[in-house]
Amino acid sequence: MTNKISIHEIARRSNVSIATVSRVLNNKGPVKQETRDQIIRIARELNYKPNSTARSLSRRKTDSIGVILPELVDEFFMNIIQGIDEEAHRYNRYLMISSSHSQRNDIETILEFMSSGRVDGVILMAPSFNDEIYEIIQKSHCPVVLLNPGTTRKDIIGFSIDNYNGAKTIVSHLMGHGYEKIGIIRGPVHNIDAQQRFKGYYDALTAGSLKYSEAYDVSGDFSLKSGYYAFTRLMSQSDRPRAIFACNDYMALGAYQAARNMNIRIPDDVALAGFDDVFSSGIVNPRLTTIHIPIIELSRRALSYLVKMIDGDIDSTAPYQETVSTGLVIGSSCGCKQSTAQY
Amino acid sequence: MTNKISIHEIARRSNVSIATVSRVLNNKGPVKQETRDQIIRIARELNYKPNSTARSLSRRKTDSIGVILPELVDEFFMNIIQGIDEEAHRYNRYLMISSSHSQRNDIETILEFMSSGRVDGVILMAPSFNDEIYEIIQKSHCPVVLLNPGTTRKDIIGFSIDNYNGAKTIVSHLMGHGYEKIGIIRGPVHNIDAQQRFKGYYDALTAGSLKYSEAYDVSGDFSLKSGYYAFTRLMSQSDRPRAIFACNDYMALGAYQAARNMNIRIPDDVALAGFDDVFSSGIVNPRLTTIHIPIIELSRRALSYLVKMIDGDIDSTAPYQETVSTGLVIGSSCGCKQSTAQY
DNA sequence: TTGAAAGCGCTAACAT
DNA sequence: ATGTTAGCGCTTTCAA
Repeated sequence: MTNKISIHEIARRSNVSIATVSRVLNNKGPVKQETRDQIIRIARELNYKPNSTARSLSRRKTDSIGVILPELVDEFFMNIIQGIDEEAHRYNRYLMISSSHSQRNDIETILEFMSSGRVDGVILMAPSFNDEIYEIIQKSHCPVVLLNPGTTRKDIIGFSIDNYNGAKTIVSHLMGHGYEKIGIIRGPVHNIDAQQRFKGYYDALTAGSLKYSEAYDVSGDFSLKSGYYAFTRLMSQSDRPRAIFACNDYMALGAYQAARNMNIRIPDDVALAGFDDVFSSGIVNPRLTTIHIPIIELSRRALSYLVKMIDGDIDSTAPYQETVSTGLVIGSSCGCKQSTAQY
Repeated sequence: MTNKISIHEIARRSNVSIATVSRVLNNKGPVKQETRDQIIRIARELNYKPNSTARSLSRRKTDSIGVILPELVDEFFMNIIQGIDEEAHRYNRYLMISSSHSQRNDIETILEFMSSGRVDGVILMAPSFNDEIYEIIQKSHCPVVLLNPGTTRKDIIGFSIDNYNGAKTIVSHLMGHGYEKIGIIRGPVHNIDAQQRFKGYYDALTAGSLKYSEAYDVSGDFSLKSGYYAFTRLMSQSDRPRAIFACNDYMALGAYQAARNMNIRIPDDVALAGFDDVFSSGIVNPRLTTIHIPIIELSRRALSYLVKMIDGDIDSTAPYQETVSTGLVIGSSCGCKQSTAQY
């Protein structure tokens, strides 16, 4: 990996000291134009590239940012990486990406990233943010930004999705169709996103003076399969719901399959809505009505904020929370004739 | 980012030299058990983490690997990252990921990664691998492994997909249904994957003594939309094909939408097959018959090979090519009753 | 405008 | 078994 030619070589050939070469290379401090030109020319001739490791050691800055994502691999992470990558590029930062292969390792990875000086800061997406992780972050004195932290703590720096209003919006939309029996397929019990979405559902119902019914409330775990079974359960009752809000798209897609199996038509027999706006939701027929999450935007903002923390433009110790709002994507699974989404 | 406490501090508190501390920390060279224990204890007490930058500089090894992916963001990259990440974790390497935001920057990124000493090696996925990139790699003296290089050069180190046989297999499968008029929706003209898939299609036809017909050969660009239009074009002829092989799943999915529009039933009116086995292909109805690419496996192997090059276990200068074979995923879009894929 | 020199924190000969 | 020392390649005071 080592570069054969170093700053010394450039200095030797230019008949100057390494200090001068360094000045030229970093555009820092005064250097006679003539000397500068010569150094630049020679460096170019020799195809000189500064060794970034040495540079990092000396400057105490790596220009890299650690990104820790949960184990689960899905469409989201792609978008997250995309958003972060775009912004990192803008700021000339490099990205060290690691998906935490297990909860245990999760914490180790954070520790390693933060305390080994391998990165200048960390973007952490920990679905199960807890006190232990909080402590680690506090102690590390390393800038950390949380992506959609599953916590209600206010003493953190985090960027989140407005699950509550998203859910409220989409359930209200279903209510707008006149449906009164609206069921829900929940997400994992301890998942904050899922909890917030449920709350949005609940509040939308009551705000519209509909009654919440336990019979229409079934659990899921965000997986396709769980959506399949949940739908089956919901629709096996004699008093079926007229519409269903699945707390994420994958479960809604599972519901499509169950519906096909049971010969239930969407939206004629039962309307369906999801959350996340994954690619497949635009593929299925009828198109799924769902909530779009501006995840790329969220990631961009998170990275941008982190960079400012690193550069000292923002106080790293001050808590900060930002929430991005979601958008309603109208398909025809809810009963709408006109879809706002186009293929 | 700097760690407050260094090896010197540990040495001071343990009343030994930094050399001894280093020995203990790296488990290298003889150290009295007693001394060792004490040093470890103190290091732990102080929560000491070695500075990896300094370590890299001294060892001339960063333990990080650069991963350069094309601009395009899709399901593939997720899987690639997943495969690479898993394997990197096994080898205790870190991943610097960068998607090349443009062709120009692509090359710059490669250069930067390879010659700045930021990484020990690079996994490069360059859809448009060309001589310029080849030259850069050669000159860099940095281990580079190509992921699915779009080239037929034999003087490279690359891991590829067996597009040819995959296409041949799936087209043969269509032929097994008795279809004789089999159309194709091609991929981008200059894309090697697409070219190889076309060749597989062509050879399957002729091997089965079917005639290739230009009327059944339409172009696409791997996008959903292009599949939509290509399908429409194919099926607007009076002498329609009885089956269509789309060179990737996205185009096949576009075909589904066009079919719905034209009131054409799949597979009753026309059978359909794709390539890639993306998530959505398992969602649509009928399930798409397609070719599964073991991309995670491919990525794992690529990374593993790269690590061995870096560690000197494999000659980095020797060309090496590996091809992973694909698998047929039977849905019902081809006319099969029984699907091999389960939801 | 330039150079000498002291680090940055660690590894690895070489000595003892 | 342990310590001394010379780097790794670069940045950055401080002098000149």
